[in-house]
Amino acid sequence: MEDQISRRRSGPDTRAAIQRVALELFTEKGYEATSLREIADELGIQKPSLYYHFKGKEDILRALFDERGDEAEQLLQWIGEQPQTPELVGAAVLRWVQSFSAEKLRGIRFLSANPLIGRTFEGRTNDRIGSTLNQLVDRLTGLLPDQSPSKVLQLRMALLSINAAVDAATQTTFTDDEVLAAANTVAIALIDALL
Amino acid sequence: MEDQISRRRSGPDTRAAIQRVALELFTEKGYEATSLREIADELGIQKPSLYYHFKGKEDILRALFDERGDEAEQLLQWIGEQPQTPELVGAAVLRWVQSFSAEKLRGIRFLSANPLIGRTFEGRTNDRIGSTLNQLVDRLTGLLPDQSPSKVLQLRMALLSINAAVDAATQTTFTDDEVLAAANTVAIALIDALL
DNA sequence: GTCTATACGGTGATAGAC
DNA sequence: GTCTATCACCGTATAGAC
Repeated sequence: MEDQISRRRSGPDTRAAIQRVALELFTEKGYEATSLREIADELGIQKPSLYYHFKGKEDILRALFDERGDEAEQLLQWIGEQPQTPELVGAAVLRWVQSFSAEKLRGIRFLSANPLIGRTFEGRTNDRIGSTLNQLVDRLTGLLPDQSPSKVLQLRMALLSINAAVDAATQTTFTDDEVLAAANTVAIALIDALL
Repeated sequence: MEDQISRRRSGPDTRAAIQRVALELFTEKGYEATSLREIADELGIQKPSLYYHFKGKEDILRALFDERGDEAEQLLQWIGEQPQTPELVGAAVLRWVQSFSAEKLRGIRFLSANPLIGRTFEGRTNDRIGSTLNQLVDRLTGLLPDQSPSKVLQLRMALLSINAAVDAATQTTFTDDEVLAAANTVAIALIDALL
């Protein structure tokens, strides 16, 4: 329960509110196209107030990335503990896809709207976005009976089926659950074709 | 064969050269993050010279869009001429996917790097990017035995398998042919799961 | 066609009062 | 913590000489 003391503007935790609004706008209009003034306006505060909570625009972005979970690391560890068979590929991909809840779709949508941000960011932050995906692919590739480029790329696509589903559903009225279900179905179909 | 008369700077057709460089940079760094100065520098000309060939930055973008082919319209027409059976769905999707050559992947990569550009542009130009895809989906949806949201979304994903393949292959060393082959394989797998 | 010079607005960012 | 005032800079865009 939150206390009821009078609060105007952004609320009890301004920092979290900034992140929330920033994620929204970055997803809607893109990181570059979103100005700090717009973020401040949306919160009903002045632009310089943002600088009390964050060092700058890029720092807001970094905070967004740092907030991210580390499902990929956990999955990597889990894979290591399993018997290393070709069947593990399908199991791991499904585990990955199903680790995304409706809540986590917001992160995917942000990344989908800003595909270049991750690359620019690489090295500067704990880059755990793309590089762990690559580790994941590498580990699973080793288990594939056929490791031809075509198959490896299909494996990547299977892992990215959530992203593909989100992309396919943009500007439509599909619900989050429908998106997740489609991603799951597609992942299964791709794994079947893979083995 | 091109003639050998001496040409400095941007070459015989500056307008085309500007478009070429712009497409490159927009794809690499994103439309918003690319400045006209960078485009001019790359061509070895001065920034205001661009304004002789284009009305402004957005006009360069528009020219890029207008250059695009109209495979979607052609496909729509072709669909109308065929017997309207469920099997037509798979045939149409494959036709669509296979209409993309290595050459056309550049356009896909640009759109992949700038996913929000199309939406912002909508209405202002001959928006033939996303809206014809929707028409395509609508037409094909009518042929599906099961028209549940999940199936419709899977149909969208099948049509977007080229985009998904391009996304999955970014920052890797896959060749264009491998990307196209993977898109084709994935499209087939998704159609199989669809019918 | 391409240049130099410049206008003008908006951006991220800082200083310092309250 | 949030504000007002202000900064330097860089963006797109224009005028006019060559």
